[in-house]
Amino acid sequence: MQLAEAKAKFIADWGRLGTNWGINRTMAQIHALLMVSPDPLGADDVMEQLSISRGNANMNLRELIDWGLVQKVIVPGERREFFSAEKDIWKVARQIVKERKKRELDTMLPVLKELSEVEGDKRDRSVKTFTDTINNIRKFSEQADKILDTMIKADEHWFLGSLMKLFSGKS
Amino acid sequence: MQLAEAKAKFIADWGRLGTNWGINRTMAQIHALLMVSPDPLGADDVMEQLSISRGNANMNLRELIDWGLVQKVIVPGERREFFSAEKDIWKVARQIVKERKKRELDTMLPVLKELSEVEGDKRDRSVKTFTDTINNIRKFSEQADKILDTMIKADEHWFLGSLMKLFSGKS
DNA sequence: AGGAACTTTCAATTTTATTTGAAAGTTCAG
DNA sequence: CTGAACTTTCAAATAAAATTGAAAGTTCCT
Repeated sequence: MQLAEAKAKFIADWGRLGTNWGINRTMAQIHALLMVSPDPLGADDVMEQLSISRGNANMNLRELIDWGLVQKVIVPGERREFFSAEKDIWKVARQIVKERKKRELDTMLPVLKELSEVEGDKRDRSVKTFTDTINNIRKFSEQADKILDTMIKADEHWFLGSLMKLFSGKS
Repeated sequence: MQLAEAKAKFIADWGRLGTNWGINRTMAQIHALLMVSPDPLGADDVMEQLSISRGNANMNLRELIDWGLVQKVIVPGERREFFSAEKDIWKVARQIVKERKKRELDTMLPVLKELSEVEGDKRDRSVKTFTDTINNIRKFSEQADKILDTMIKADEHWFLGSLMKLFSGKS
């Protein structure tokens, strides 16, 4: 396969993957494009290569910056802004985990606590089923919270290495 | 908070969460409703409680069954079908991981392999950046593949317990 | 200040995803 | 076999999300 074709396929697949994970297709595609670009690209490059409008490119680039996945790069002597993406997928994964945890898990935990304090007789089956389920989710979430915090701080070699070792040993 | 209100809030929040993860809102809401129901519900119950049409209820229930998150329950003496959801969130998480891995990671790996074999001179910066990025993603995905397989087979106590121990010790 | 180069915004439009509901299909008791 | 009870399908309608493009905003050079 030629490079151009391979790039196009990667961008399309990464975009499709994104939509399965609640990320808009264009945002994922811009991310893919920047990940495989040897040099930072300008908004015009992104617009042209993905056939999207200026407004769209601008909004999604801003969103990617907001997620910490893309950075503005200043090229001396150039008026316009350039953009480049982190290429180390471990750092990308960690950054995504960090942001999603902040946006989702951290906001969910207080809600679960509130829901677990529902009024009513615990001998009532409806109440019991509800609180049991919520508490189960809550406990699970609290454990996930700690594990993800560790992962966010961890170094790739240590983290994945430890996991692999752990899982091959079944200790 | 009263039970009815708490249930409504949980269903709404679980639905919102779902949309952030590429799962349609109604499907997540039906799942939430069944998780907090002490007894299996019929399609009519689901329709009424969530104010959705029969077709919608039917389709999303089927999808949930397809994901292995909901099961049909036969109630003796009743003509219609009832549905109940797994309430143990660890089992739910494992099932979701299993399905998403099958649908996404397992189909992505061969594509990454193909992309990593792109033609061209490796001294060409464009080619090098592309293959380096793809290989990095590929290596990461292969490790994730193994770790997720372990998780899918694992018992909650062993799995989360090991992780917690590992992360507190930093060994 | 004036204006070229570039970026941002957002109302209108387009695209995509979801939902409806009526018709067709199935099952089963009588 | 018949028809009531229930389930499934799917084309059309609706709702939600993404995209456009032109106008407004900003920056910076002269």
